[in-house]
Amino acid sequence: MKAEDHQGEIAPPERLWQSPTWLVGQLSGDAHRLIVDAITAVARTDYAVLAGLEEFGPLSQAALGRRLGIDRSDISVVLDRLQADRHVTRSPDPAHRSRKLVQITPTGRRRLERLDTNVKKAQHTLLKPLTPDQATELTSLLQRLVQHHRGYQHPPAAS
Amino acid sequence: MKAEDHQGEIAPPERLWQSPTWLVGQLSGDAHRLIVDAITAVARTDYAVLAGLEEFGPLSQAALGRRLGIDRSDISVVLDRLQADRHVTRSPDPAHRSRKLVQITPTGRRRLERLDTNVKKAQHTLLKPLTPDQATELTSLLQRLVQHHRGYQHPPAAS
DNA sequence: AGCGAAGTGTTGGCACGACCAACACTGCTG
DNA sequence: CAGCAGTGTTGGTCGTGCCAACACTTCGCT
Repeated sequence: MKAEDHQGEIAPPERLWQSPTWLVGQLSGDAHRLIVDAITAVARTDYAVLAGLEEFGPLSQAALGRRLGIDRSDISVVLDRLQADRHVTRSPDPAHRSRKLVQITPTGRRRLERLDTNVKKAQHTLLKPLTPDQATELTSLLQRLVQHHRGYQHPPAAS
Repeated sequence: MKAEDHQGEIAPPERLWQSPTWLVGQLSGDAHRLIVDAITAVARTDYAVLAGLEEFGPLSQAALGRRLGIDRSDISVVLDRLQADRHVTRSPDPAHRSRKLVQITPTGRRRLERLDTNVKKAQHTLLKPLTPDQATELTSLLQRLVQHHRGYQHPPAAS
């Protein structure tokens, strides 16, 4: 193990190192690890759904999925679990009888807040090597790209 | 579909919108789509491996995997395909008889160069909404984070 | 009024990527 | 020599994203 280990062994090829697509993929993996490690993998999805329900009022499942970038089918099964745990209520929309209005419960809110603190910690860990200015710069750049590629309309006023 | 569609329907919850972990995950998905769409999904992995082999000389599979952030087991099957297509040669290391030296072939180089142009296009598409300065700023920030979280040593002198 | 197109929720499936575990083998080091 | 670590391989699991189909509802149009 000597011949390979001591020289500059750990470094990716330049082609990838200069590729934003690769860099963002790698970093996404690290971020995923941090989150899963701070809360569980299932809680990761739950967090997004609960966050959506808390900030938008009662909402149809499809609309919720669109705003979170999650497929209708996947939303469905997540809500099954969330509803079983009393974090969410699913009631038929009286106006549109084919839709179901999803709503967060007080229990769900408590869970969301509990997850919040751990998620915040993960964010901080991820951005640790950056200065505060660089961190906000990075998130702002990411927001611009995400907004463009996912066709978001009025970006919720960034910090 | 009217009641929900025309107002500010498309926008993620603030909690996620302010989360670098979430943003980077979303963008990683977009980047992945762009690449898979420019070359195939298998070619995406091939590209990383071929890029590594082109820039580092002949190399053991494990070392290659380490530098690319890919598991030994996954490297193994990728090389099976690459070798079958004559893009790569696997020869036993004469010094370390338990290792196999992997080497890119001229055919592999040609494939790498062909992929290169399409990958470049994908990068450009991903960063289209940014100015050149912002683009280099973003990649530099991403590099710093990736370098930190994956423990790379001497970051190959960024642009 | 009725017909077709489109939206909704659900189930089931596929593909891909990131892991992990075990195995046989080689190499190093006490 | 014995034990431990590195190597390549096989095979498996899990999470995530995506698509297809289905039954049902709603909208738009003539």
